[in-house]
Amino acid sequence: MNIGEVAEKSGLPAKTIRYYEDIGLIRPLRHDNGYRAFRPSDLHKLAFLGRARSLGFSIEDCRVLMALYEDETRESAQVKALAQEHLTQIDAKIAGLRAMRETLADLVDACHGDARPDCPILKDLASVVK
Amino acid sequence: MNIGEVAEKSGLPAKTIRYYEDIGLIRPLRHDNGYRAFRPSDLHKLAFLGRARSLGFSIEDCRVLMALYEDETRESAQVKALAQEHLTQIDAKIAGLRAMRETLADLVDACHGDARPDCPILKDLASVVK
DNA sequence: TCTTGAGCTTCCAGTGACTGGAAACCCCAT
DNA sequence: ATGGGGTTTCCAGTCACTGGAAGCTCAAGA
Repeated sequence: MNIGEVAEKSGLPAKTIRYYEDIGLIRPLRHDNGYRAFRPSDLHKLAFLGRARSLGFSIEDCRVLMALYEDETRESAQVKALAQEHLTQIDAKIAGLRAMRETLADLVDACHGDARPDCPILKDLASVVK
Repeated sequence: MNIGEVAEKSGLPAKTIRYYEDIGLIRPLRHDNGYRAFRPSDLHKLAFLGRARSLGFSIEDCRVLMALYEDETRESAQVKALAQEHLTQIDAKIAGLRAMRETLADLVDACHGDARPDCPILKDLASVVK
């Protein structure tokens, strides 16, 4: 398979696939003309990567997950620990965003949003120091 | 004021303050020795920026917000529109993270996390194609 | 006075995970 | 032979910093 076909099947942009090769996540073969020659296993890996990325795992996490996936002697506890850690970070991110959202929503509500210059949003931003 | 004092008072790292000067968000004066000479108004701007950044506004948004703040003829509707737009994006981000979180939490729950290699998390990641 | 150490300066490079674009090569159909 | 689409590499840019190196300045202590 050429990169275009793999891109379509995996749902990843060709650019991203080349990048994944650059950083060593996949190692497709090459045709005589220099084109990348993807095996079904490469496509499989890319799909795995795409799914893991869509769950928010970092590239380095993905590297570890792929290694675990390919390691028959893995312990599911290793995978679970990684996922649990990631889940914790997602929760932290959500909490941060929710706090932002609260404050911002209050400010937006408080702003009358008309032609006058008076604005509680700017007032808040300016109020932190003096 | 030198940069160290301003950093402490604004809560921003000195590196960040220099960066903000680089990109034209502030324009502190200079002492004869080359040190930056911050006026109270510079500190005020930095605090404004820090607060806006902490609410998740992009640097470009901050630029606009500062301009609006300094523009006596602004209309609060302009500020509100910007904040509203930002709020919408935060909501989208939260929704995305929550979806991730849901899926991931289910997978973590399903994984027994012991010494055996069998793992629903890896199974999910690998299941997208094929 | 000399030295030390902290604080300041600039500049360059790296982060994460791509993404855009340029120039050139390859293949297939007309 | 030509045209168009697919592919290649390489370089640069994104966003908002952050780290580090090399060198200058300043205030305090011996």
